[in-house]
Amino acid sequence: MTELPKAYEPNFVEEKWQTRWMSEGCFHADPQSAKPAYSIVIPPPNVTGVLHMGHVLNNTIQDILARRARQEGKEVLWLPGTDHAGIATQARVEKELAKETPPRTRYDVGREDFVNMVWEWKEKHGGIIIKQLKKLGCSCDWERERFTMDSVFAPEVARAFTELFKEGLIYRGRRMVNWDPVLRTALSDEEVIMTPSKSKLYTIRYKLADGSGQLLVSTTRPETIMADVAVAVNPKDPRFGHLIGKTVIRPLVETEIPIIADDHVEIDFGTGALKITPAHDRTDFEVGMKNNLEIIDVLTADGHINCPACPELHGMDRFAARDKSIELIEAKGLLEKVEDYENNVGISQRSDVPIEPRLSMQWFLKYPCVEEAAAAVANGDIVFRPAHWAKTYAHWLEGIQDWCISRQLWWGHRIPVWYRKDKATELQEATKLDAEDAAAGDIYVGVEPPADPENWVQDEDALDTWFSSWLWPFATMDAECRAKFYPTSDLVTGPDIIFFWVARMIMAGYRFADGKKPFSNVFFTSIVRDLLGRKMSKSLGNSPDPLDLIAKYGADGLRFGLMRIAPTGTDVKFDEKQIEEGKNFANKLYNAARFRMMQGEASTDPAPKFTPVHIDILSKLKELHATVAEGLAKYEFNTYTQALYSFFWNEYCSLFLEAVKNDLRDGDPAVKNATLYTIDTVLRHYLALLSPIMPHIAEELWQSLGFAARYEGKPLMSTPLPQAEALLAGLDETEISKARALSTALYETANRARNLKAEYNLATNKKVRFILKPGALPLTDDLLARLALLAGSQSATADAAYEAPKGTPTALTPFGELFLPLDGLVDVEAERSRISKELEKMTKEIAKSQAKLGNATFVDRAPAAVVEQERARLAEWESKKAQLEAMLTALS
RNA sequence: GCACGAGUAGCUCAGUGGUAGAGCGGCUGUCUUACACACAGUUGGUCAGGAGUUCGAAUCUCUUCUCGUGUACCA
Repeated sequence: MTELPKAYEPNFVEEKWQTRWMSEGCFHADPQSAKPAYSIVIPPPNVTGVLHMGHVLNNTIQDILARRARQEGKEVLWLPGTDHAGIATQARVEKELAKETPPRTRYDVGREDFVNMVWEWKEKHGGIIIKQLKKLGCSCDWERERFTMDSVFAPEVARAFTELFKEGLIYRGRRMVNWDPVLRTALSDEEVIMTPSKSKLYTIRYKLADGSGQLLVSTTRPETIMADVAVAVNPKDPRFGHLIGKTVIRPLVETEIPIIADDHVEIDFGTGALKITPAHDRTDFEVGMKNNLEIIDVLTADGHINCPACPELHGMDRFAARDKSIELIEAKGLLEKVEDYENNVGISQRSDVPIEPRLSMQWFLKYPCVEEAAAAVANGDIVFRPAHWAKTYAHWLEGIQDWCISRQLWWGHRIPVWYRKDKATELQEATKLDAEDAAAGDIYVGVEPPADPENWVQDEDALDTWFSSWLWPFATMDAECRAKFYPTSDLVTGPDIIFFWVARMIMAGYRFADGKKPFSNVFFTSIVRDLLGRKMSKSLGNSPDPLDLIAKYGADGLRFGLMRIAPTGTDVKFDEKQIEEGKNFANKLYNAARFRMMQGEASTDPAPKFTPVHIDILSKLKELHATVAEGLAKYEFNTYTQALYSFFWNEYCSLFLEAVKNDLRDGDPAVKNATLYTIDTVLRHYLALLSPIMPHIAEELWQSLGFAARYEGKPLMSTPLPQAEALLAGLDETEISKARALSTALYETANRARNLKAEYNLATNKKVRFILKPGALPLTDDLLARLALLAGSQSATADAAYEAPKGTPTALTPFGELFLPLDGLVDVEAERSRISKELEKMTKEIAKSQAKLGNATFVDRAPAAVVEQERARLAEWESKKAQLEAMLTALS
């Protein structure tokens, strides 16, 4: 037997198998296959992205599902790819431009050249994450890798736009949108994060034009006062009724503006008077429309003041202008007071700066198939796990607003709309454009550009990235593939994109893919946080690099460690210690296999001589099959992982292997054969069950233990799961439960024996002699020999007539009284006190149990089985108590 | 404000009506010929607080507190 290193080195092994699997086409999905289909589409990471812990969690789960499905005989498609991520990718290249000397912007480069530069960047640096997913061991069909802007996908996006436009669901209009002044683009509501912020509430005096007094008005945004067009009060407010219809003087760029009445104003809030600035506030805009007020815009697209009438502020940054405007007002003696104030400010998810409500021309979508999408989840046609996300989903759909789908970006799908050249300016300024205008022939909408391009001008805007992502489950598949693998089976993603992506995919599925839902199950993963409960982020520097973790602990170790702590339904706090445990577990597996390899050829004995411990572990293995199947069927990945861990480490290594080691050295060859057979069976089944979560080490050990030969030499990952039914097929239930009871008793007795040694400060490896005075359970030589081995003793013997010297350490075991003779070292007092202590505990338990059984209501109402269990427990304790009392008497 | 999660050992988490668990950590021993990335033993909990339902509650109900997430907003 060749000498193997003592510790498992994952890196070489993992790379070797990743290469082999791919070269043998193990991940490839065959749409022609007769097997039942199982499919997942990957949530496409940004093409600029690098692997983070969230990806690891998410993709490990998908890989477990995919690999298990293959073992269950399904034809599996796990479709990978990346997202063009409009803003992120464009920003990435703009950053490169800014670093040049002299620095350039995309405007310096021009649209066409800039877009080419982004493509170049994508080809060169994009898709790092794909390589990283491969290092994690993901079994995606890499031959089918897609990109949301590739030549197959792009026409699908334009087609979706065109259809929705023709249906009248897409329109262009001048509306209040969320404007990002740094990126200079509109954003959807979902891209704005409402954040509580500390700010100031300024109360300002607006003088009545007739000189009869003043009106106090509070605001957090004094820099927009120049855009005020009215002051509103509630019509029911008795304080101000007489003022309605009068005018006040606007404090900056002094002009008379009217005092109007509007229900929107809360009587109890602030001063009860509200300045109306339609250009810079959503609700003010509505009030303005209702009252037919002028709209004065005093901000530029990049958030600077645009108000030549107020030269002190003109051209200033919006935040600097805030302070300056207050200075100006104070100088005029119009500042009443300044208070600290906390309000919610909308922050751009992308650029992290406060957004501006801004009136601008944008494209909007009225969502299709909203009702079908809501119903599908409500009636269980699409199952959400954990189920409570269904409520969040339903709530969002109820209050759904039209989606602003245009972005003032260059990188992305350009809006497939062309304007007639001679009317282009006029058309682009129209307050509303929709299907009717297309019918009139003024605009052209289509997948292909118009036939006479020289007569047309294309819309400048690009589409929101999510407008392509929502087509992902079907636009990634060709017709053949779709016929076999659509609808997909499972979707695994984070709950943070439930609206951005999941909900929209469901609507798109019903609308565009023959009215079929895009997937049957959605599994929402936890969000990975650091130990302080904070989200992992680059700025906090609390996000470990998964590649470092793979280098340190192996991909298998990382996968296993993370899955072991990932709860279902809540966030997971990441602790590197857990990953180390994953590595330790891999090492344990490796060494257990190495131990087997040192034992020579497998057994060919047709009738191996099983002893109770053999039957016990095989029966537990059968149970493990069931636990694993159930855990995975319910998507309880931590149950699955935990079951694998405790079976192998505790049941197989710590108990079974330790109990059978001697069989392999000498003794009955038939028993040796039984042991080899059992070890091989356990390892063979176990590696198959483990393979989905720790594929590399499972495959490596499968090969080195020679199991592949049994299955036409195929890799483990392409081998069907061994059948649990074959285990212990020749034995009946009574024999099995008898063997299990004896084994449990054996292991418990061994524990007692080790306890005795430890209590007398005897080192684990100190050879001692145990004597058992047999009790109820039958003691065989086989069990005695195993007991001796487990307890680390020279011998364990049965002696019914044994007379222990007074003070000999003893313990009660399922097999009877166990003695540890310490020749010459007896201490009567120590023994008395030990036994008394145990007796005391027993008496307490008995009292508790008697009280319970003495309670008539308990006996009447509790289920019979529970009462019976309690009675049995009491009987056992009482018998133990009697024995302990006898032991105590013998000591005196 | 509303909705949804979570609060169990020093840490990370299991446990959904029937004697409070695991791993790690701590402490003691041990390099016992698969594994010191290990083995053996041991320590450690008013199950966030309170009330209720029940023969019986970590588990069900109500309530309070703390943390997280989503969502709506009044300047």
